[in-house]
Amino acid sequence: MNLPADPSRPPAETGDARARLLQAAIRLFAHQGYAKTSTRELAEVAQVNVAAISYYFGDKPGLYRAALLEPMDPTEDLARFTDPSLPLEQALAGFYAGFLEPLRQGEDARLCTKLHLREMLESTGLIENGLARSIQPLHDALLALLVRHLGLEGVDDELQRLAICIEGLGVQLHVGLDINEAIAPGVNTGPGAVDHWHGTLLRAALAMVQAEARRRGRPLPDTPPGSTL
Amino acid sequence: MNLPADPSRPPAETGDARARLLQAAIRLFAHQGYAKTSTRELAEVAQVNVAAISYYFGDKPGLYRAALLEPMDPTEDLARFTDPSLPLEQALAGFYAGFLEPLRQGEDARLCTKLHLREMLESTGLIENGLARSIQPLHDALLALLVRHLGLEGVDDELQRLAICIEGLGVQLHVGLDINEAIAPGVNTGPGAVDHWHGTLLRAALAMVQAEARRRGRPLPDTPPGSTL
DNA sequence: TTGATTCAAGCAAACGTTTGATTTAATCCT
DNA sequence: AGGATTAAATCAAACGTTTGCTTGAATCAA
Repeated sequence: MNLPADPSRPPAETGDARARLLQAAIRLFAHQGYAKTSTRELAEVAQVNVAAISYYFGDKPGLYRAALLEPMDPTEDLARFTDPSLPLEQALAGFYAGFLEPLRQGEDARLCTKLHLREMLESTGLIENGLARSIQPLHDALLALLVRHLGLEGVDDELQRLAICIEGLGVQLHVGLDINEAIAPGVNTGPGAVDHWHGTLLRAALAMVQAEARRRGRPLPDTPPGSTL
Repeated sequence: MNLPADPSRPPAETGDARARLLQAAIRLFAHQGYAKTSTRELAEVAQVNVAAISYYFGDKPGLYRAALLEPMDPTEDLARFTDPSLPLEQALAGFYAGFLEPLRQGEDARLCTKLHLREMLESTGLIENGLARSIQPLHDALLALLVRHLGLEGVDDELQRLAICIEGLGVQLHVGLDINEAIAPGVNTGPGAVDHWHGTLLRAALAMVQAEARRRGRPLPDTPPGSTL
């Protein structure tokens, strides 16, 4: 009877079979989805025996869970824009920085994001609604930011929609990575593409917030007329 | 030797086994994806024998292809906003109308959209890049619209990004249907929700376009200062 | 030796697909 | 009209393959 050291803890060091299995899982699950990826294919790509999956992660869903949750730190993204002393422009810039950083880093970080997006679409989640609960704080923080800078007393449906639009711009970058490249070649891959996108998203979000402020008859207190905009 | 009348043509009238199979395919493929949906489950939901799949559609990929392509009319969406005589606001309103109409209609139209979105994300397409080619004309038409109203001479990368942002707002509505409902309850389901969204998207897109016009030092010719905005 | 790890082999279950028989309904021929 | 003919449609059963997972022996390090 062989039991893994401890399947729940991401344990110290085991050869590197476990690590290679995890990376293969991220890569394959992200590229072709959960159901289309067989345990044999995972083992082959990871250069590992099939039994290693059940040995380290219990079963296939266990490996999926690990690939999805292990490289995740939700607090980091929050810290980038929740500081109340930040002006609107800086706060939104920080908000989008969280979306763009995975694009800056290697292929692996991008695949990780893709994996999370995939999970969002499949409500039949192996992972229940845990994903939604990891997004909720981000959404709430954005709402708080908007309430503060728009000088509102609370959250109404129109503010919810504005927040969803702002988030949507960031999401779209990842969701549409492949098709955007097919439809508008070079927009995502060229040099400095990420920086350009950061500027575009920031300007778009600012424009939306300012339009909403005008609509409510509450011009923004900060944002001097001629900023980076 | 029993051969279907003609598997390629969506043939005249056959009981309604074929139709029930198609609807079950849309429903199941949209909800749980291609790989997670078995032929037996499809047959059961459609109240049809398994053999009917190969009989009418050749094989499982054939049924998927049919579910994806049969209820599609790409020209209709284009006609809503390509008329050059439309002012910017009306054109954008027409553009987003194409995204929102499936939400107005029944569950089936929504599932159809979801199926297409799913296919967009999985580049490992049973359908090659046919999807991208059906989106390209929409993107090009939007680019032409923006070039016209911004008074530009051609398309540059920044305009591509603006177009992608505008499209992204519409896409986000469908991609995030479920999670948005979990994160901001009532925003998608309430009475008049679709109309509210139409207004929000339109205002957001207008704000983005106007910000871009200002950035380029080319204030918009139309759009009087105090329109619906 | 002992416990942790890797391995080839094999299990039952589910998969997509095919088969040959059966039913249904329209068409034909006297 | 009415039995014979035919093709379309449906069916239960089975095909061979692939799936996720387990087993018990082999290997390795301490």
